[in-house]
Amino acid sequence: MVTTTTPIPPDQACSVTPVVEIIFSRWTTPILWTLNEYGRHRFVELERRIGTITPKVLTQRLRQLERDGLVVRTYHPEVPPRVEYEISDLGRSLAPLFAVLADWTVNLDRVEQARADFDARKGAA
Amino acid sequence: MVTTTTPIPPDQACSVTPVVEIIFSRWTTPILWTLNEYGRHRFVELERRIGTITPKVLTQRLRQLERDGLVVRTYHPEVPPRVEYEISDLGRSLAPLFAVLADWTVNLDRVEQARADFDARKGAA
DNA sequence: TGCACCACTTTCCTCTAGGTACCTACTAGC
DNA sequence: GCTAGTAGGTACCTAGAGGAAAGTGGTGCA
Repeated sequence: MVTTTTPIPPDQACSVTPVVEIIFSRWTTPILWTLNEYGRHRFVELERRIGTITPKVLTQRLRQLERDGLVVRTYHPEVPPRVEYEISDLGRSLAPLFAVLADWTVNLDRVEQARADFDARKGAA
Repeated sequence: MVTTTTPIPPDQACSVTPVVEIIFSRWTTPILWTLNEYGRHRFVELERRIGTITPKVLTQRLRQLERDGLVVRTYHPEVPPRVEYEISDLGRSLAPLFAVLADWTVNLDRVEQARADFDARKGAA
């Protein structure tokens, strides 16, 4: 319970939000996870592995992650051109986070169950 | 490096994506974090604490989290009506995850630095 | 001659999440 | 009679993210 007298900082209600925006914005999770789990990838390799991502969005997200220092881009001026993406040291520091997330997947069944129960209650009512 | 012969499951490229979608979709993080950190809240208390969220979206997200079994809603048929939201046992199991996220906030400086470096390189080029 | 390859870029278009604003029922208080 | 407070619901609208498809440039290969 919150007392109304508590001064609440307006835009800093949740201290972890900035981290979440960097790491868990759309498409960044599978990219980071893939690079962390399977190492260096070329552009088309990432594209094929993630499957449904379009090259435009993949480029956008890789630039963003490179700018944030989570991914390292290496350009080889060959013909045809070759570019390799790998996770940075900073990106590697996310490993414990991914580990905790992976652990939590055991609870997905409980989420499924909760959804079924909720829908059944609403359907009955 | 990935060999092209490796069979890649098309939509299951990243095993943690389902978890991320449940927990880190837009607005759900501050809601879960607040309820986990500060306990039970009424609707307006959440609204005021999070600050910029609109009642419509807050309702949507609370319903979704209730359906997923992460939040428990208690309705008191008084006048005026009173509704309380608190985190469920399942939601409480996210605590280690939030702890790791909070730890990682120390790296936000490095992200800032990386962005500054990146922008400086691009500006020079 | 023309297609394929790679790593994008550009243009156009769609779709939907989220914002704005207003509405509900009920009562207490002025 | 009018307002405020509570917990939302509903209709409408817009901005922006993201998808689809085609282009680019230099070379190797048929």
